[in-house]
Amino acid sequence: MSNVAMRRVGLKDVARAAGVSVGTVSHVLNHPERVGTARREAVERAIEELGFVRDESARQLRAGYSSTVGLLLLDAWNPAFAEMARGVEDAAAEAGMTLLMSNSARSLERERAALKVFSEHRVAGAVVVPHDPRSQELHQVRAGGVPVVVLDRTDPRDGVVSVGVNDVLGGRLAAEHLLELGHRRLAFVGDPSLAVPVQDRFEGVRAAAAEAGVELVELDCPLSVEGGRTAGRTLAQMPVAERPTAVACAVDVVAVGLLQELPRHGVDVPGQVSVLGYDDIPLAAQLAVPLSTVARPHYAMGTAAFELLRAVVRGETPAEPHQVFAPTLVARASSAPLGATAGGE
Amino acid sequence: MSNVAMRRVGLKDVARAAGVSVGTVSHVLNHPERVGTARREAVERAIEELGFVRDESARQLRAGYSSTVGLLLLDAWNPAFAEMARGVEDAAAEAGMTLLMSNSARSLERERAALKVFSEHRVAGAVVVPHDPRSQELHQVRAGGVPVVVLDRTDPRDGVVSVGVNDVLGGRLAAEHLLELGHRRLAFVGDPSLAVPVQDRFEGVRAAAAEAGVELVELDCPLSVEGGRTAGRTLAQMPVAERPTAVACAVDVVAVGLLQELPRHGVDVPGQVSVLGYDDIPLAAQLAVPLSTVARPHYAMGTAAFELLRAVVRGETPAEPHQVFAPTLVARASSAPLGATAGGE
DNA sequence: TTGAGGTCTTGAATCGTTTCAAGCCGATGT
DNA sequence: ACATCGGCTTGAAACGATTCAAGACCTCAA
Repeated sequence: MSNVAMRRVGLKDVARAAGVSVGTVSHVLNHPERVGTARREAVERAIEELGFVRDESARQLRAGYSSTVGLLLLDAWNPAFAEMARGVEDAAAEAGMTLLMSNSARSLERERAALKVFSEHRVAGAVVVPHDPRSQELHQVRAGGVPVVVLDRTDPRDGVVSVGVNDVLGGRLAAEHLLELGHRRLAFVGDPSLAVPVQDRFEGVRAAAAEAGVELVELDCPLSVEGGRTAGRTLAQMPVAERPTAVACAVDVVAVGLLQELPRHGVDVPGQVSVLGYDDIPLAAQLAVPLSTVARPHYAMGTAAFELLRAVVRGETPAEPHQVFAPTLVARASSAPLGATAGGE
Repeated sequence: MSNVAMRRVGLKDVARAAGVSVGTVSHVLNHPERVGTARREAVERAIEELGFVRDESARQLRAGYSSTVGLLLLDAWNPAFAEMARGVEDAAAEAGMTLLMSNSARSLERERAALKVFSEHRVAGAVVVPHDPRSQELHQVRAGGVPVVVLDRTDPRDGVVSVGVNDVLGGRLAAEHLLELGHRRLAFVGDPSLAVPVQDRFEGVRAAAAEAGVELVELDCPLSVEGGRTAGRTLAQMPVAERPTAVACAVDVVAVGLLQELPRHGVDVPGQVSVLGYDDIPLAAQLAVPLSTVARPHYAMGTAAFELLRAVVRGETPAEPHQVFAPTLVARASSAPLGATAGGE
């Protein structure tokens, strides 16, 4: 009790205290129904008194399975990913499994390290938002026997199970919304080369614009508030006659930057420029000018990914290995018909 | 290679392939310098070819120590906590340790479960944002041999090591700022009974108000945007003569709710009511009316907690077991001198 | 009374590593 | 040529649980 350097209590100690064998104690822990009431209670009392805590390493080593699952995110602190993580987390908690969460912070090295940790810990499976869904590491993990569900990225080719969003459709929704409002000079702000989903959104926007025979400028910037700000300055400095009257952003955070910088340079939103985000992060509705955006069901994607993983872990091959959610348009105040306050000079 | 049900490769297989004993392979993994060059390379080649991955459970069981640390948050998706988590995470990554992250979601049951997982995994230590710093569970974990650093909560009494913020001072800063602006009817919005730090803030505000001989109303609401909204409605409906001209919020998110609801009911911010937040979440600066607030160094708190934990794990007793950061006032647009646009009916 | 058929218990083997003491081997010093 | 020494290797004993086959005990029916 008082001795600091006291050895940890193990099954053996409990067994001795309760006057039974170690096998019995183990059974109380794992198959209580197989043990007689009297002894079971004696064992439970001993566990309580000695403060015994089962050693998970030993358990796992012998039993050969674990109820820990890995979750690897790209950007844990990005609100959209945080929401997905919450979905995975809640689903895991409900299933009584523990989550080993990691964050690659968009660094390949950290991604590699995290995947290695997952396999070393022999996790039952992992939900991964990878840099590149066909990366070598990812496949090594799968070859190493760890089932993987890819989140927010799709690759129909190989046997990977995945949960994603039809971002091409999302891009199209965004563009069509702006076109319906009468806009004829559009811009896409973001950097398609940064990630496949962003590329898809761009693709959708581009296709819709092309079909409508409308001009589209691409303005590259980092996917951050800061990036949005610089893009905003660029936009503000364009001659009004050439300036797009509506922009679709790759992600909401970029739109936030735009919304900060445009008014500061005398460009009214949505009077002179309509701004559309992508993701529908919680903050979007709470901005000075509530942001029109394309919503993705992040939380549901998280729970779906976990459920899919559970199935794969159980050895089932899901009927629908590539679950694709549909995005929806949420019109708020940052987008308006062309010419509402127009020209505005 | 192709056989799905192939047994995992272990040390033994590597040893056989490389023509050495298992002891040697283990040495290559843990003390490469003790092994001759020729064999070391043979072993490394075999590891590579067979795709061997060390089993962490077995390693930990035998070696008796782990390089995993636990992190238990109250509210992972609250921006302030997310920022702390980022600090802990980066520090851990830098130290080459892995993080077992959990989220109690303000549920005692989940907190208990997470702590149990930590002890079962025999983590080297844990950083915990507890519900109640003197809770039974927390002490059981410590008694079980897991060193704990308490984050964002302080209890000078027992031997717990902790990192916190002087929130009494923070509350005082908030109140004094509002007093300096000439306000004489203050309100505190939030619920001091919900958490110790909130209680401290309230204490600070109350003390400063009392010293100035100024009236202070306490308005309780949940610590969420929604809570802030309801509080905003209550406030808006008060007769102007009685209504506080300045409110200090328990946390930024409540202020966000206020900022949404007050203007909607014709109450101008900061014209008729000044609003002060607490935390300085990233969003604070980006609101329609940039939020004046009391900033806390969340990221630094996270890294500090981890460093403290490392020391404790090494067996050192930190010279300064209770690290207390100082909050600072950040004046933005949501607070203004009394009567700037005043009366304003 | 005995045998069959349960239900509970138990002891021992086992999981894949680390680590320690002991062995081997070639080189060095005398 | 012998003793000694130091660097590499090795085999075997843990680590703390789970599990399985086998034993103990009890009850009930014949």
